[in-house]
Amino acid sequence: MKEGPDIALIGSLIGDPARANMLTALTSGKALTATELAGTAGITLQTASSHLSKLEAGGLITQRKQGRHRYFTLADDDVGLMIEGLMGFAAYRGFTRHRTGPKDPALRKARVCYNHLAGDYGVRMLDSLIAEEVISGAGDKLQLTASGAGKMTALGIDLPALTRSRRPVCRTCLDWSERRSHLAGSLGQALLTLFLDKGWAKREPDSRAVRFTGTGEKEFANLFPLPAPSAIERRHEQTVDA
Amino acid sequence: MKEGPDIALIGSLIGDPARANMLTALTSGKALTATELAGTAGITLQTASSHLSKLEAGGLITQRKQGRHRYFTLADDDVGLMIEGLMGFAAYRGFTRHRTGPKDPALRKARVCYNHLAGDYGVRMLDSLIAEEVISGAGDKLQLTASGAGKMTALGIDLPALTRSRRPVCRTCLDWSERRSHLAGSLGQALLTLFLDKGWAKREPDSRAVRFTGTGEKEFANLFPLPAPSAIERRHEQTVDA
DNA sequence: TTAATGCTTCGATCGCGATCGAAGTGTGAG
DNA sequence: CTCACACTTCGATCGCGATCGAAGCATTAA
Repeated sequence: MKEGPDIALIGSLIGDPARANMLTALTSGKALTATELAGTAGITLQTASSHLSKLEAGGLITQRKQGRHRYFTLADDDVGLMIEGLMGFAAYRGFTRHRTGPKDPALRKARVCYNHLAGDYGVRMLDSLIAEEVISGAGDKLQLTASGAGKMTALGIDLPALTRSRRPVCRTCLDWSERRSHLAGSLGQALLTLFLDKGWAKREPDSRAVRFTGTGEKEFANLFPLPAPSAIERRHEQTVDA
Repeated sequence: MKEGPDIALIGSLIGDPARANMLTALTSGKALTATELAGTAGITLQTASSHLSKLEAGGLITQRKQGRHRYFTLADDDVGLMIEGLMGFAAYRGFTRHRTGPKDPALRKARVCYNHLAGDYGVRMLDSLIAEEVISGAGDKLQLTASGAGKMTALGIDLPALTRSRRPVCRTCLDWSERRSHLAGSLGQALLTLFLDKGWAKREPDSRAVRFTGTGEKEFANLFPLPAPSAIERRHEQTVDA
């Protein structure tokens, strides 16, 4: 009755629709102001402020003062991963609010998951990275290989900067639309930033969706080729059941 | 504001302390009656009944009538995995109710996670299975190898029966005490059952803790040897940060 | 300085849901 | 059949928290 961690606290924080909306909006990775969050949640500024202070007290978000604005973000990767995990569970159960709107296909194809790429493209990328032995790993332990480190550096990624931070470089994140893992961690973040910087992909405004340009599609397919058919078959087996 | 799955519904279900207590109790994998659950949650039978019907309507639990009792269990593996995930998040944040009681070390060493083995022993087992190439996998895709299938059958596990079901045979589950993956899925369940059947381990009453016997410790160490030192080093790197 | 914007705090309202007593239903025991 | 037990349903209470209006505080602009 009293052993173990307290789930109820976190559950109650997420349990309120207004707060859930705010958290979902923040999962886009953008820093949002209190006014913006109040808008997306459909509540007044006062109530939003109350909710935000509770979320902050619960350690789910942090605020950054900048001028007369206050920008709110998720506290760290873990919060994003947890929320994405809950969304996956909810989606699988069919708990969707406004059943699969028009933007949904775009979200399933490619979207931002806090700070890295998710959706079909995110899953395909991790599959390819593992098949090409850029990343090795079993279970949830992912690791950049020596040859992989070279490839990433060649792409223009500053690996020393990534390893200098205290955050893990490679990490798995469960994708709620694909129900498979994609790449999170500082490398996942760096890769998404790369795509955006090179102009291969652009973020849709006011959405988590990511739209790849024509050349972006080509470059992506070139950089992350699909695994061999045998691996695809195995993948299919895994996806069918579950 | 209205795209994506509804996490608030699930959050509110978990957000009530009484319900959270019930769910935590059910994570032990045991089927419990309404009266037992009311006891662990510290509420009367009437309120417990109300909570239980809500949890069932939310798809988190199912009931099975047997005589004049009604046995409640978690709906499926997914629910257990999600709750275990939340517990991991909460534990990492230091959200514990009655801070780390005496039973805690036992729980960290070996415990039941819905229907499979978790804790230090669970993580070590998966590490060993992968090192011994009984299971291959990258990311969250785990697969039994041909040689591994032989070993498991030799242990007395009825593999055809496992594959016949619609459930995945191998699956990862994030361990909240170790913050690493251990083995879930029907194979994970079968292995735990094996340990208990052979008398290598026993369940503590009214707890999730699993206590290994002397011979059980030996057999376990023999069956699941620790990976080579190099792998241990790598593991340490992964554990330190995160 | 004054005015405007962004946000927090205070105070009051109000509704939903958690809780329990009491009565009702169903099952097994004697 | 009668009684005991397990549980559900009904009904009423009651408190917490979500909500918003109004005022207060901070920062920037003019």
